[in-house]
Amino acid sequence: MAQGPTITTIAERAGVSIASVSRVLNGLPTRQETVRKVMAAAEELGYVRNAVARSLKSRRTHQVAFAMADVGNPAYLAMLREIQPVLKAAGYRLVLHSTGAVVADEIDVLHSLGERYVDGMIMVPLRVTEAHLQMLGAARAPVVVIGSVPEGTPVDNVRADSRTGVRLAVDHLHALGRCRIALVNGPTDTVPGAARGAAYREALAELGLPYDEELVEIGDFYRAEGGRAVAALLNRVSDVDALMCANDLIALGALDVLRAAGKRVPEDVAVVGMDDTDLAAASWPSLTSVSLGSAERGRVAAELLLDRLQDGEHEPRVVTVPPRLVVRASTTPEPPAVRDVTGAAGQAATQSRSTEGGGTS
Amino acid sequence: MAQGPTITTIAERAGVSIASVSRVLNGLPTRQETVRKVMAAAEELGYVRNAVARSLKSRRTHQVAFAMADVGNPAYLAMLREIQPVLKAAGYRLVLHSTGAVVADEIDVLHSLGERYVDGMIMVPLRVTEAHLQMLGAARAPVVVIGSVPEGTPVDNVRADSRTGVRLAVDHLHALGRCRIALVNGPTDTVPGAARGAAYREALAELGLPYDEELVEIGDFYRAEGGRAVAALLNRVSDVDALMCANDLIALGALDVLRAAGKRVPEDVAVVGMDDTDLAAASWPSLTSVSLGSAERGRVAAELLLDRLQDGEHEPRVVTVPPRLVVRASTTPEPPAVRDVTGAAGQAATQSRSTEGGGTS
DNA sequence: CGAAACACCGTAAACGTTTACAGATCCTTG
DNA sequence: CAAGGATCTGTAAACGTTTACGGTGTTTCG
Repeated sequence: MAQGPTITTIAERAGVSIASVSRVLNGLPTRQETVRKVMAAAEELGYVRNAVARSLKSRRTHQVAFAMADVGNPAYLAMLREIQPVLKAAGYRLVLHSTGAVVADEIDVLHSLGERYVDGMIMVPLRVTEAHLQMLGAARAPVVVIGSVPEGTPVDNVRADSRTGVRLAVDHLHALGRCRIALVNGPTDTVPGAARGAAYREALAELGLPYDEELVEIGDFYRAEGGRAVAALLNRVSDVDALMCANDLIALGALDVLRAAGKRVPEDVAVVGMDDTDLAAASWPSLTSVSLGSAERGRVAAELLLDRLQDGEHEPRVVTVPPRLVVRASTTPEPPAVRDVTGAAGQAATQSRSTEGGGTS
Repeated sequence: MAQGPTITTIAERAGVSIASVSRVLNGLPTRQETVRKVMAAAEELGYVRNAVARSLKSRRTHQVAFAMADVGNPAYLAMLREIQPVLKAAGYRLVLHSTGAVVADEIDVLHSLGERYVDGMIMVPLRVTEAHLQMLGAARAPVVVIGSVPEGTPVDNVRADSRTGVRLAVDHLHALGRCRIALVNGPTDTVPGAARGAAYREALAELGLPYDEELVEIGDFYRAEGGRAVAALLNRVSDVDALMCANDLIALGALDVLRAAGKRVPEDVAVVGMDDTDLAAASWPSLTSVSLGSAERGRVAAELLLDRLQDGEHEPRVVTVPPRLVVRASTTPEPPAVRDVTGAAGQAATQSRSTEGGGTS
């Protein structure tokens, strides 16, 4: 790996100055003869621009960071899959930060913006602390936050609407004649947990159903925990006829336990998940799930950031992405898509459209 | 976003030269008094090192690229999830390239190595063409390839062993008494498709089973396609008692169709998938699947690259990661893990251990 | 007390670009 | 043919660091 050629090398070989080389490479007006010489030299030497030197001078790295807790989380993955092509099309590289569940790491990442190795950042905070807001205020580069941030925070903001999402699900269950609708939630000190708990209460109230503490069980956002929570719930109350689960993994755990307990889904108990991940379509019975529009939030965030990188100084924007209820077999015995195999398969394929290539050998 | 402070700003404020500032910031021996002044000034100004300038001078970007066709593919995702923490721990950032199914894009990415915005790269090529080999030979930075590359190619190489993987599965099915074992494959002009087709043939031969063309169906690596292929297969031959599917999505499609046809799984037909993705544990019945060790291949690749970045000039290494058969309900009626709900849930949670947080609100 | 040894620090060059400015070359025109 | 303008090109500075080198001031020792 010998020292690669630089514009100086080219300049010498072409017998011109480095300024001319630079001009040719950037397509600035130059005499044909010079262009030819420079191009020839560059070609022969296999010259490639040094991105680092470029960035230093131009103060643009053409890199954007995406920071979230864990790429393995289907919701974040869905965002990533939309963000990536949008950025790529605009000529930006994507730097990935998987911060883990540690809030301090998120702050670190925000701080590292000062190193100027990226032009901007899209972040999905686990929770929004005072420290976050402070760093966001002082950020050295534009940040777009996915997840709600208080009014007045000087960043673009893309929000989900889990309130409406939960209402859609509860309304759906109620319309199917269910009245003992339980909530299986994750920890209420997380942003999604809190939002979903509150939304559940509101949705019941709007329908005139009583809020029964017995019907709320709190576990964690995992399958095993979800299962345990549901088991506890079933032990306590016997007449549950629907489960609103705070995410798809919890719902899968619920299916496990219901099956073991001999309850039929959806005849005895209807189940709704949340996030509409690939798992929802894969499970059996397939899972009715509330999509909070992760993919779309990702796309919107990327677009907001690009806008900001281009023009810079407009007011912070807030976009809320509406939720969508995807009805499958776990709430209605014969969802249209499941009767026709082709249709069902077609739908599933669309959902995981680019889950392609069978791995590698 | 005012112009941030530089070492020059600090130097002025602390009343020393930029050389001293640099020395202090890099922990080189300096008088206590100077250290104090510089640190104080840096603190007050909220100074953060400029990574670009650093990289230019030091010729190290502390960035590594990971390039594959699509992050949405569970196999690649599994790699990514292992690569990320390894690199992070070593102080490297991760630049993600999702090239899509276009081979030319992979070549582009290799070419862009010359821009020197990363110190090295991990790549999972869709297929390995002449152009790939040529670029790999001339690469301006170390590359680790996941997927087989011919002997003599000057890069570190991490391989799966789908041959052994298929054999594990076929042996398992045969041991369960199945003799009409069909193969549902993806396109045979892809690397994995070809390897799996050949491996299937070999495995049958080793067991003394006849190779029956009727039992091989070729579709694509998607769920819908898998379903269609299996439907065609069932139409043609009636006595199939086991399906070896070339990936998990195909296997899910198979489950759809078998259910619709009124066949019981595994009593009438046993089904095996490949890649052991999250979907395998989520489906019902849960899917026996051959893990080709994507996660481990990712980890190994990252480690090989780090080694190479540190010492540089040793011989290219080749590591082959062994496959593993994960037995679940789709081949044996009562797999141990499924009878005990807690156990089943626990296992699933382990598989998707950090599929956490319920999304965001 | 002078010189040698040492510790610390500042000057300046370098990394590979882009670009303002001024100088050189060419063409046009009176 | 001289002058003027229009083009093109080269010199040099800048981006924000790191680091080799030499200079200063202090200490130590003969």
